[in-house]
Amino acid sequence: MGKMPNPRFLRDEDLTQGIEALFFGYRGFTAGPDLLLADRGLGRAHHRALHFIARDPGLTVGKVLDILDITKQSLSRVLRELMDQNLVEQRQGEQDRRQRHLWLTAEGEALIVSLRTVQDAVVRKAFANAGAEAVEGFLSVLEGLMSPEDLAKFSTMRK
Amino acid sequence: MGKMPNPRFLRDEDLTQGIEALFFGYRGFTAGPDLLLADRGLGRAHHRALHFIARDPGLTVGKVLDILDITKQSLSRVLRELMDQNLVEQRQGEQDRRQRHLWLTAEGEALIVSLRTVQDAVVRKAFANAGAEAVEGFLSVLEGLMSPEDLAKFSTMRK
DNA sequence: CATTTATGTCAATAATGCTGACGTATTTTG
DNA sequence: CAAAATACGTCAGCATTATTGACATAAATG
Repeated sequence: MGKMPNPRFLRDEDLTQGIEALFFGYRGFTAGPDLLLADRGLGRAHHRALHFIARDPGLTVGKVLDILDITKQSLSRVLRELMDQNLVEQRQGEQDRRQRHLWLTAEGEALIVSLRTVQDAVVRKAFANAGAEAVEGFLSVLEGLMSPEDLAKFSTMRK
Repeated sequence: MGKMPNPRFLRDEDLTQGIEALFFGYRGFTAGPDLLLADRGLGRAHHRALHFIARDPGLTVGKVLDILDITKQSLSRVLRELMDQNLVEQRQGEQDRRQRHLWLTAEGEALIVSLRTVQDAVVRKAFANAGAEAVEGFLSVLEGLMSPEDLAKFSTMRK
């Protein structure tokens, strides 16, 4: 298994290769869900909101704003569309009644499951073919690409 | 360095982690160039076109369409803006005079150099911190995420 | 000469984001 | 308790990037 690492490392070509791999890889990663979403007139922004609501049910609007790092006007439109389609619902906070907690409806759960099924298939295949060690490398490089703020968010989520 | 791979592999949490790492990592990867581009009223689409023209000077419009996989109407607008800003120029094909070959102007070269400087710094740091072996894993996972068509394009470019 | 290819363009539309301004309900603070 | 801060929503306008469909031109090909 003794993989021979690149003899000369961090050459311009290595960086170019990394940049292009990210471009093409990210495209492959989003292609499947995009098709499913388009059927309902939704896009990637809706997918992201659904993902984070599914992963941490009951999180507040402010929390989603922090994670997605978009303006509240943008998120507001996305949430309204999700609520209009009965995929997401809001509940007023009990402790702090200014807050709005977000939950998936049964329909929203069903949609995120089908999105995950499509996306998981792609990621699972890529992970399985590359192997556990490669996945470790994949993750550590991506962590290095993140802004400090996003790395903090990402790390916190794993707990 | 005998890294202990994950004992249970390909669990749902592993996939979730991969999905979120890509989301945050890709954002960190594009943030720097986006700022530079915004100064000139350009966006990520212009960056992508500049990148592939810089990497293979003289390539045709059709080739760029194939790589970026967008409609010619979209590319047409992007190229027009780049030409209006004197960053790219077209030359009619000598062999096949229907073709338009794309080249960076001196100004375009200067812009792509500064974009690369910003982006390379991020990628170089991530690669250096993660190590050569991690980079191999990073690339192999991304290749697994690509569609077969994109993987073919990606592989061809390395030759 | 008819067809295909490479490219460009016009018009309309959609998804995603932005800034600025304003409003309301609620909590916190001095 | 009054003032300030916070959490959220919304209206209006605009920009970027993408789409589809239709049509046009020049050049190569069979």
